[in-house]
Amino acid sequence: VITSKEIAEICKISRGTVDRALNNRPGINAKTKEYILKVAEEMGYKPNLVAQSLVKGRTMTIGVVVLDLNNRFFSQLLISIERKAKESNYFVYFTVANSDSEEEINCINHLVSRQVDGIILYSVNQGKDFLNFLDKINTPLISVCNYISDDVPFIGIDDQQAIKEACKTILDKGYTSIVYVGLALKQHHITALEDRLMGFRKAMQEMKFHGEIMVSTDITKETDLSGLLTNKKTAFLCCNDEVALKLLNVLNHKGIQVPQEVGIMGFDEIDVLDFVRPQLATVNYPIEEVGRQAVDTLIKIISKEDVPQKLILDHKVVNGESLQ
Amino acid sequence: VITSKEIAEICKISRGTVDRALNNRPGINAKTKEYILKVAEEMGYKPNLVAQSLVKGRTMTIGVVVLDLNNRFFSQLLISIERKAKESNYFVYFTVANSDSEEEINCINHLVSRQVDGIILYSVNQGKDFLNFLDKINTPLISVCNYISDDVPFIGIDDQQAIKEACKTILDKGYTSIVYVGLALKQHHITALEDRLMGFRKAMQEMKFHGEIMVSTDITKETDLSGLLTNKKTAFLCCNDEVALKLLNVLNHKGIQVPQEVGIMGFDEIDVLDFVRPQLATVNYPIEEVGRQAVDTLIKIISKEDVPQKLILDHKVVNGESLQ
DNA sequence: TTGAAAGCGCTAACAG
DNA sequence: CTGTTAGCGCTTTCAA
Repeated sequence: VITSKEIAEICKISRGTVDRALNNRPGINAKTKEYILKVAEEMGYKPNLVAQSLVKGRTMTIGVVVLDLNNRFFSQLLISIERKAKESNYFVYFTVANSDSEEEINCINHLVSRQVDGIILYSVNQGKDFLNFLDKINTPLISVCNYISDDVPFIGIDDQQAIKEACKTILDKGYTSIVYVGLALKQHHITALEDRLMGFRKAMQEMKFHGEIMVSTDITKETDLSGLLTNKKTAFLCCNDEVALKLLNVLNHKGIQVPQEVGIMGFDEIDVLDFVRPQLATVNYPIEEVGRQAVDTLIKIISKEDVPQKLILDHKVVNGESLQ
Repeated sequence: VITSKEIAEICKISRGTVDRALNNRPGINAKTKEYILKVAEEMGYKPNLVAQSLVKGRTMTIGVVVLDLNNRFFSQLLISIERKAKESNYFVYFTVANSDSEEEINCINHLVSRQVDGIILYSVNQGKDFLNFLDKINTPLISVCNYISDDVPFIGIDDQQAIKEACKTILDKGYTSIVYVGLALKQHHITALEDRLMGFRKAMQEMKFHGEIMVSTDITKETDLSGLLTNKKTAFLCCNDEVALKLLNVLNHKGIQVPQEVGIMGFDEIDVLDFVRPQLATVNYPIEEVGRQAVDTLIKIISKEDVPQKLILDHKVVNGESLQ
């Protein structure tokens, strides 16, 4: 471990000049530079990015806070963020809030203490206090997938519209009963999920159709699938793929055939659907692009460039064998 | 954004005393301390961890390098590492090497530049040059799942033994033909996968059985499933679940029934298997524990404590419907 | 119990 | 073209 100061001593030259050589800055004799670089190379010099961060006032680091990494959705998001960040010479600190609002605050505070240049947030917190808090941390921030407020830049899709289209797809297939399967966290609200539920309500209203709604914290514990009792042609519209897959397991367990007896539809199109049969009908969420755009936009905010407050990306209904 | 220096100015007191208050160190008057803390609280003081890192010579950060985050295996590993690290007050920098040996070197170098206190590595590189390199970076390091050398602490399982047991399970079920389905990276070797293949070879030898071996870079492009041509009762033993799931899709596509026509077995027991039918027979890899132990051990190394060079955790064959 | 000073490794501004 | 100096925010001696 050698420092630039030591290189200066070895070369019997000033630290300023060493810095000029090491960082390719002008105002240095070609030969001196060459010599310094040679010594640096030989000694295996690596710049200390911590010191550099301190003096430059930026760390070239982006912090990411996600709810929970068990849902494949977040892994995919993280992959995309990491890749794009690396392309832009940023590094990623990631933290998991475990769907807990206090832990989320801790995560954010810690990221701020670590002087990240910006934060990408998929948040469970909401409300005025939270907005105040976000304001005070004084760090560029962008919310993804989960809308917080008009004051916080957002990247995601139009969840309500997407659910409406999903409903239409289901009804177009001739289903005469439709059950929305929502997910509730114990204490918190996830705007995206609320929007999807709201979208369902609105869709039903607009289409003058009566839809059932079933919201639980864990679908696998929901033994009473009352929607099934009717002899109508029923489809379950799930708030996300994770829930849909769990429901599929429950139905499987009960010996209820999909799609022969009931239909099922998910949301997000997470990558593991590739391996699930019957192929799940779902709605494509442009996860990759959200990640890329989030990094891109965040970096623009960091550089004080103007960015749109809201970026709504395209979604797309995806057909699958789970609906017939 | 207020600094401890500014707090000192506001309180009209020296920086040393402020430090004592903020960090709960002895040698300070209770009232002075109370006052300083009150001011700090009011001003929303947050310590600058970058400065702290610089002066303390440690960042409380662990760097993680993984091959590829698309395989669910690595997500699970990462989740576990993040959780355990957080418990121990460490933060995680993660980087993806994209199964590329040069990129892996870059990732490691970058982590070192960022002064991580230690590195957890699932590496594609091997050999003397690489070991030399690892030696020179002068940073505590631990390898997980993928053995590098006796000089680098390792945490994982006994892949060879596990594969042997898998073979035994298959043969015990009366299969008369067994095809090992391996995965090859374009340019690199993954010790874990090599070990599994070697384990298969040895098992066949010991059991005096002739096993077929099929190694490809992408099983979905392998159209010639020659192992099927026999009229024996055939099972595919895959080097990991990812490959097994892809193979399952291929078989599905060809209209070949699992397990009625052929059997299939995976390796790792990644979490998405929950959603796959038929339930895949596999070998449980204690991913969570690997992550936890890796963090634990790494922190011990960082604190100059003695640790075992090799930690071999238990695996377990898991039955499933994909074998009959 | 408190203050003053030096320094972590690097950069930036200015002077020579 | 090169050297000097000051300073990023914090910790850690050593004196007072």
